[in-house]
Amino acid sequence: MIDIRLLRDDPAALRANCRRRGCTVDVEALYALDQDYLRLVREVEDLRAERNRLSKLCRDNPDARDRVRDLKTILADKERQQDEVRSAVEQQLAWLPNLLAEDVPEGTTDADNLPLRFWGERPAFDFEPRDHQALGERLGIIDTARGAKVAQAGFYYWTGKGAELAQALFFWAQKQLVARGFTAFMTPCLAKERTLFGTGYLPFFADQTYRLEGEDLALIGTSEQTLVGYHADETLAAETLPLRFTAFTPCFRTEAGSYGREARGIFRVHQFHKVEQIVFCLPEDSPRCHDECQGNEEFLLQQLGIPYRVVCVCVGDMGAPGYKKYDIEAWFAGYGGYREVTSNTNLTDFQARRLGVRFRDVEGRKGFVHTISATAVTDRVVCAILETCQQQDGTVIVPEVLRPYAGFDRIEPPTA
RNA sequence: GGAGGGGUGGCUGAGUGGUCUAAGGCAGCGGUCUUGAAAACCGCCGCAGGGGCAACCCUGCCGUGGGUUCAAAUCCCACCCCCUCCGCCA
Repeated sequence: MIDIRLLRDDPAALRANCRRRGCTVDVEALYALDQDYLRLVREVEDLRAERNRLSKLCRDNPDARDRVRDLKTILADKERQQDEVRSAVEQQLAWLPNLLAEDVPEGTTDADNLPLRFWGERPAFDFEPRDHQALGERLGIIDTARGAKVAQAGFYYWTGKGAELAQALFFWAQKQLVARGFTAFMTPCLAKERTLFGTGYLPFFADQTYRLEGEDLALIGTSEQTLVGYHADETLAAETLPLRFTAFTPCFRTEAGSYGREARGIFRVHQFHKVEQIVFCLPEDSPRCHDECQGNEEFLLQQLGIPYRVVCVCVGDMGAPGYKKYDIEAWFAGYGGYREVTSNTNLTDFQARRLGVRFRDVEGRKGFVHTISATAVTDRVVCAILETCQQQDGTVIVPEVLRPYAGFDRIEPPTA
């Protein structure tokens, strides 16, 4: 949520931001509506003040009682108007995107994202590398057919050493984050609408959400929702910031409208698994914390030996809540290109304002915290490991750092 | 799922229709005293919104939402949450 004072003080700047981000809210009309609202607030409050004043005389003054009774009718009407206008303003306000960092590149799709740096040597194979789907089938560790049988197309199983490798990766990654000051969480995997709204997933990504019929609950699309929501309606002591949280959860997305896109393999699915990084910090610290999370993401991939590039996500490819976003695209040898494996967003106070996450320091300074939401690793990283670490004979060598967690150093095709 | 009890400021806890402008206590902040600290004493001590250059003024908030009333923390209804016991259960 944008600070409504921005609308009141500088609607032109707000309109420019909306135009740049492709937001269709009519800022001029919203400004006028908000002015109506402010006028109604003053009228209602004046009427209430009058009512309260008269009310004190009522005990021994029957005339005052009659006058207050009349006032009530007028007041009720004004209050109704005020409610209507307020909810109309709020509804449109909820659709306004966050401001943008100055260095966010222009552009409309992921093709316009700005590459910032490359890391690692792409593996040089003297054979035709397989993609993760081919490897997964050959090694018997990814089962999409049974995922579709049991659940639906877009669900899958990790089996055998695939499941063990995935679990090793997630456990290892979380250990690395804990060593870097993060607190580990296991969170609910369902959340109520307010939490999804507060984290900016509603209304913007409503069609991505699995809702439970008859309940105010939906499957989480990411633990960002439950981790940021954790401190909703709380005031955090500035000296405890930044708070660094990590969780490992499944993530559920309907992927409505993306059928057929990236359909091969398990790159785009209805359920995946993610170790997340969340930071709550003071406003002035969010660029630094954003970079810190970026450093963590890159550290993990470097330890795994996966080549990647970092891109600064362009205006058109960034969600409305984001202020600035980096993606990491890992090299997928079998696919033959860079593909997104993590993303890291500075949301500034967009979520904190919606959820009421405030800070207060010892001097009495108050405000909304900033939040950073960053991936650590997901199943996609397991896929990148498969494609990067494959051998000519179809086996996959487990990255060294995962071996103590996996308990084996290679995955081989079944012999039988 | 059944029965009962309860939700009041950072915490504790009084308050059953009208100076509630929410008592008292604890914690916190400032001060007096002290070499320093403690104790004692004095004062301050919620959040949000609106108006004003400002001092300040107004409005709302006692789990949430409705209702009754000139007037609700207090009465009525619904819902949410917590606790205790019983049942079921990974």
